[in-house]
Amino acid sequence: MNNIMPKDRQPLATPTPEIYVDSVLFQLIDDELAVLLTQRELDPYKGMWALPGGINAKGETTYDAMQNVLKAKTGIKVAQLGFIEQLYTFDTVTRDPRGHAVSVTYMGLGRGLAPTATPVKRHAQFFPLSQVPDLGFDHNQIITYAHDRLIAKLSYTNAVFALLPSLFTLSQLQAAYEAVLGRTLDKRNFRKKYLSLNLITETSELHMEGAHRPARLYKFNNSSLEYLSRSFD
Amino acid sequence: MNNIMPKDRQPLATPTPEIYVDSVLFQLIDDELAVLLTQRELDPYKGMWALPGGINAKGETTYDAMQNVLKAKTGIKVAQLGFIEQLYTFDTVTRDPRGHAVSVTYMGLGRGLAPTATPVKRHAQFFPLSQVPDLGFDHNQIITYAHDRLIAKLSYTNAVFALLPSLFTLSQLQAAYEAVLGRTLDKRNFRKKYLSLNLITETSELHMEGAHRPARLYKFNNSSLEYLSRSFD
DNA sequence: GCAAAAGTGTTAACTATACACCCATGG
DNA sequence: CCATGGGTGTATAGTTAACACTTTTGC
Repeated sequence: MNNIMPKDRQPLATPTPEIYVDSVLFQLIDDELAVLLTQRELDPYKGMWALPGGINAKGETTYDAMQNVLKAKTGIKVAQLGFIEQLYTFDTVTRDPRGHAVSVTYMGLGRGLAPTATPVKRHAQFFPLSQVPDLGFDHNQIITYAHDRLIAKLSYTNAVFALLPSLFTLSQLQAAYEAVLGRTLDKRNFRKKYLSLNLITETSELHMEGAHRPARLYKFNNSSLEYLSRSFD
Repeated sequence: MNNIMPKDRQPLATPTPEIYVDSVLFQLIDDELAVLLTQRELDPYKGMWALPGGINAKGETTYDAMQNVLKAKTGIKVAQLGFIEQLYTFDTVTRDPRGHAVSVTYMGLGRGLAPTATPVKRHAQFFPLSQVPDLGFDHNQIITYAHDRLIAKLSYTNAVFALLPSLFTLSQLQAAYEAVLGRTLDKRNFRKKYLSLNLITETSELHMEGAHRPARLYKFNNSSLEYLSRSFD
């Protein structure tokens, strides 16, 4: 298999860097965007929190590896997520004390996700973005990158569906946008504009909760990624 | 170095896939978008055209590897380009007859690029998008992906600067947009809108050419990537 | 009846779109 | 003087942004 590769630069048995996968999973907790972290059991950065990640074995696609690693380290299955996509590939040559590796990262969205103890038995827990500690590797920067991508994605797709239950109120929808964007939006303008995009449909159901007027429940027309006719915010 | 990696999945000496880099370089040729291809000298796909690519040696970042491979296979230096960014990372496990590899791809823009014969001595040549042949691997799809990214990029950044000379006419600017988008634009609306973005400044120079009124020359305020205040087209 | 969140409309400013003719030059 | 590409304005429709009060419920 290696007979077609130029050997002049690296005559070693493993001439290319190791491949890892890391995932940035977001969900809303109390109207705040939260990210899934695991506590490292081994050096480097033993005991510190980091993004759930692991090695990409030969024969696995990066997507397969991401699924396997997430399941093993957090108990979360990709099928539980509303959305996941490849984010970026980071070089770790200068930052990773282990040596030369490349990290293919994924960004995913879900709701009601509960990481569990697993065979590999690492601690795994969602942290609100405002409470993310200093992480191993340059994972803080990767989270910032993922958050920026998410903000952009919400402006030109219906990706927000993946953060919400299948039936939701317009206030919940607006709160999801506000949590991701980190700023408040005008209620009347938000509703007018979002309804004009024809992404959601009113249902006959009401959401009764608390000592106030019940709210109309809506649903998304598509629960797969759709591009908006005009961009939002 | 490997002592911290779980060995249970792959006990081989090279447990992760090989890493390759491939580049999609665009420039304008006769007001048409063209992409740089090289002719393969080795199997697989010997003799076919493909994106310039090669192995990512351990110790090189993917960016370094991309620079080295481009220089070696086409004679083009990344410093000659106006813009380059990572595009996407493709799994090749199912499509690559060589076995399991992962390809980190880059997308770049330039002007006046002339690939040359090099020590590695592969044919390298720009093909107008309409004349790209069937390529090895799934490189046709990668070009389509890069083209889509470029269309998006032109709508929210000033990336078009990288396709133009430092002094250019509004007609050249419009032609660049039209070449990338694949459709014509209204001249008056294009000029009005582009000027309102405050990305370019009129110079005192005129472009005299042909039997017609000379054209005013403009320049970009920044020759690095800038995000637009409102999106274009 | 009161506290809490749901729901609703109008106006003004801005942006996008459609569209046709005159200008300056070289040959 | 003619062929060629450069350069310009207006009117309409659509979109965005700012802004405050009434409704329905549980307690």
